[in-house]
Amino acid sequence: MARSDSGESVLERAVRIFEAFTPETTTLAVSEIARRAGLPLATASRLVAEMVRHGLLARDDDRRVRIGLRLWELASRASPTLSLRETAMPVMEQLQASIGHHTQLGVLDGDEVLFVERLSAEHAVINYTRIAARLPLHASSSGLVLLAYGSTTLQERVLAGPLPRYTPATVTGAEELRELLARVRRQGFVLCPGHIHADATGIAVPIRTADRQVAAAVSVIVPNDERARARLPALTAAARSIERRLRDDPAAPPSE
Amino acid sequence: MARSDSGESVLERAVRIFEAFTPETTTLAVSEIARRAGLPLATASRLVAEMVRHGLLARDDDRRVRIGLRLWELASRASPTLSLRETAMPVMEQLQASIGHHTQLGVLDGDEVLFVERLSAEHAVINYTRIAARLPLHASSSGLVLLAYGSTTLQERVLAGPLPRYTPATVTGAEELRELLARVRRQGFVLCPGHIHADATGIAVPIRTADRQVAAAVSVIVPNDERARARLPALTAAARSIERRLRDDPAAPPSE
DNA sequence: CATCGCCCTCCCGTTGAATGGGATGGCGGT
DNA sequence: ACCGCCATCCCATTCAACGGGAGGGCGATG
Repeated sequence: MARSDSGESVLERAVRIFEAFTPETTTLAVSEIARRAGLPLATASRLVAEMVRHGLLARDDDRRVRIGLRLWELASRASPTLSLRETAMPVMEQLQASIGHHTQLGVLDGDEVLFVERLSAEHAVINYTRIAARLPLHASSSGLVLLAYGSTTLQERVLAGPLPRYTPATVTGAEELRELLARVRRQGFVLCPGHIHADATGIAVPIRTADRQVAAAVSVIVPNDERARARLPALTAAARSIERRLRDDPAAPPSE
Repeated sequence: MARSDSGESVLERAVRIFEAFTPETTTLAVSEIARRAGLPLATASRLVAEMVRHGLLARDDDRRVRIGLRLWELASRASPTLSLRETAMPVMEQLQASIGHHTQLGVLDGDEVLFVERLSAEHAVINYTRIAARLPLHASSSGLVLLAYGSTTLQERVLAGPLPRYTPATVTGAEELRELLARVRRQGFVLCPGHIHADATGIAVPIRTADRQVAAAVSVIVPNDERARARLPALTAAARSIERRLRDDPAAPPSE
């Protein structure tokens, strides 16, 4: 009567349980969790109980389950990337206020950009979700910056892999992408007119740590018709300002 | 040759691995992790490898390990408390700017206050760490507010348990605490002169969701000599402003 | 007030995923 | 070439985890 299907670690299942939660459904019943994570009810119940014991999940007054703050606490306390986020925040807000469009702070995670901060304009071209969104490296301005300054193994992996098309303007050719990356390194910034959303242009610049490693990218999204390049000085100034704060702060230097 | 000491789930060990990381040591070698988490090297190595596969940990170019952004992503994407944090942030910053002292946003987690936002004054009475710090409920202003409006089972648990003393002013008597909580409910705020740091006074007010549940507490820390009560109007105004934003936002209503 | 439907937890015999001591293979310093 | 340290791999052993089903609670419906 034991494990019928095999090869599933507790950890794997725990992660699947976390993934069952979404911004729309922040609390779930155990049976819901079991359904979404594809687990037998008994297993889900036991695993949830244990996760609650460790603070990874929390229970409501009724028996519904939500994600525990412990998870966030563990992540925030000890991630250099997130202390970078804290350091950059005030500058990001200033930038957003002066530019009046979507302003984002993206870092490399896996083979994608993860946006750790995302300030939205009230009436903007595109409606973005708040934070913790991901985009592919080859089709977003931040992604291209992070890729251009990333390790060669990363570049080769991305160039070799499939390069999905989102709009007619998306760069999907390996050779074309290679040249674009070279240009990014030469210029120190990137302009992406309509690469991922047909009617929006992304502009991104790198943020470097004291040892010249690129740790993150700042980007803004403007409508295609605006003179995108005119935004560049403000963007570069913001990047410099964040870099200055990074050097002053006793924050660790994150590379990846 | 198997399990010599028993009764340790993978989850438990995974959490201990996370806890091995601190703000000071954001990256660790596997052997370090093994030492800190009290695990055999082989076990640590295998577990770390699996956690990396799931994005819970990340590896540097050298082989050192850091906490994966996936953890933060999972937590941020689906926690109502953290979207409350996002909503409250601008107001918190305004409050900090106008008051010029430590300004904090605390929520109930377990039987403690967890500060999800903490804006520090440059030259302040006490030097706080950035975020994700915890304080006991009975000895902090935010804690007292959260406790006063918390469930009776929570209150009984805290009143029954030990009430550690931090300063001569700390409330350590169960009866005394019970009366203080009643006063907090009557007044709608709390003043804590020197309860946890001898030379600082905390002031806290509750933040309520649309259904009148207390979801969080806003607090400021001022030196004892200042007229602490004079800060109250600004604090209340900030709380009201956050409540207004909560009602407007399509954010879930967190209670615990 | 029974009955039904749904949800959750506990029970318990079974078993394979996890374990950990030690061998193996790197890497850097001397 | 040798040593010290680190990390991964190997593999026989075994206990933590498994999951079907029983049992109990809760609310809605007839």
